[in-house]
Amino acid sequence: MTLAETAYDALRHDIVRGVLAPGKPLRMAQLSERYGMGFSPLREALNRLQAERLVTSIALRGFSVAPLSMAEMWDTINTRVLIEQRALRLAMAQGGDDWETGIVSALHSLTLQSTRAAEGGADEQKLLEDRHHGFHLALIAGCGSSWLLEFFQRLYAEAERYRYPMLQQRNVEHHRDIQAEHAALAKATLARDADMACDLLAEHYLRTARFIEAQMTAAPQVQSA
Amino acid sequence: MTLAETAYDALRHDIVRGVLAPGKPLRMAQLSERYGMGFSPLREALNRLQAERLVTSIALRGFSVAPLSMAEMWDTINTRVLIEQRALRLAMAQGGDDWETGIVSALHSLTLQSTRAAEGGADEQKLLEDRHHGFHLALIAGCGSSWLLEFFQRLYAEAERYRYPMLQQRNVEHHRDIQAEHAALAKATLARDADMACDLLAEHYLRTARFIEAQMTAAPQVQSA
DNA sequence: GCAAGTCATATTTTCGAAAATAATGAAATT
DNA sequence: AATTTCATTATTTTCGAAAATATGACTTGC
Repeated sequence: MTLAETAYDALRHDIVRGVLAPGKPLRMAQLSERYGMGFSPLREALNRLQAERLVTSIALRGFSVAPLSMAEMWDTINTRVLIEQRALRLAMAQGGDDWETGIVSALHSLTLQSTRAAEGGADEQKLLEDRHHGFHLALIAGCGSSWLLEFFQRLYAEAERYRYPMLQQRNVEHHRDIQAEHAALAKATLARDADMACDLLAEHYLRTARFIEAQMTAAPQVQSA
Repeated sequence: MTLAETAYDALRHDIVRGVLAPGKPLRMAQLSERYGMGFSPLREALNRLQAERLVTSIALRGFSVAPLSMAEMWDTINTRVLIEQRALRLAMAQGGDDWETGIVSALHSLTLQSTRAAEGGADEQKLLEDRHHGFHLALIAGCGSSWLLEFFQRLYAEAERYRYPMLQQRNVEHHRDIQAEHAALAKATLARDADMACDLLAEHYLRTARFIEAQMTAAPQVQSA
């Protein structure tokens, strides 16, 4: 892997997980020390991230982490539902054995990791996040549209930026059985009940969004600068 | 404007308009001479374009123009219809005076340029393309979703790659009154007839796609390199 | 006291060369 | 004859310094 790719992965991770706060200016000298490389690979990574809207830039004034806002969160969620509902319908219409198997196996490893992460540390939590991503990807992997899959990845990353502060608050009462939601979603999808699956998917995301909004309104960690 | 931005605009234009053929390898030394700058700004531009899928790259083997294929064209068109129908409905639900005025004025300048371009040269043709882009953007500008607008821009650029060979063939009989389609679309939109406008929009794009497919099947200019 | 200009410093942007890797082709081996 | 090995060349990738620009403190004039 080239240094530019390493920088891209590291920066993307640190932005999505909130290690680098929204709005924070990204100075070349700092980044160079932090990631142990020269300016060139860093600038390439930053340009890619800018195209993905995880980073903003102003000519001759450098880069900064893209800001967050409640309005943007709702736009992200709404667009996500649009994209994934379509992808889910396509996958249900076209998906074959490999697609079905992928869903079953992704749900299974998500469920396993879900119990493990309840007790475990940050590593187990991070693995749970990967499994969660894998499950939602598996649902639509059979859709056959590279555009829908790309947009899914973009919107998933953006949504994770909002969701991450929530994931760290263990003690908060969720009043949700998220694993049950995943299981029901997988069941409806495998039964090819398109309307049901789409409803469950939308509700799954909207619940999360409403919860985040409530938490943010109470103790705003998301700021536009 | 920085050199990197200049390189981005120039490369993007040359790829979208087919000046740089699909699949063509983009060698740094060539690009450096062609655009009159060093490697650094070029690499930044190429990384941005790679994130937009107009360029592909393999580590240590450089960049090349992203290939085209009929399957990708249909995916682009279908996704475009999904995105723009949603955006159009949102715009019709929320759009205010500025949005309406924007449509009227965009349609007007498109109509003017349409007659002018029929006789004029490449410059007039290029201006017509800009007006066409401006009209379709104006229709959905009031949607209030930055994600939908970004995806619109991405898909518009990709679709133009397929449409451009068609635009250069003057003598081909289209059997279409494209200006009438635009006028009807604007009329339905301004009347806030959402179902009608969405149908007209989809039909507008599908006609073009079918036409391109017919031409390509007859004399394939689109190849996966 | 305050605005406008000026200089020193900090930062981004770009270049040109060096380092690292891939591609090519000739010689050696099976 | 086909395959492998090795050196040569071509190309990408990265670095470190130079150029260009922004930032902030300081002075000057009002």
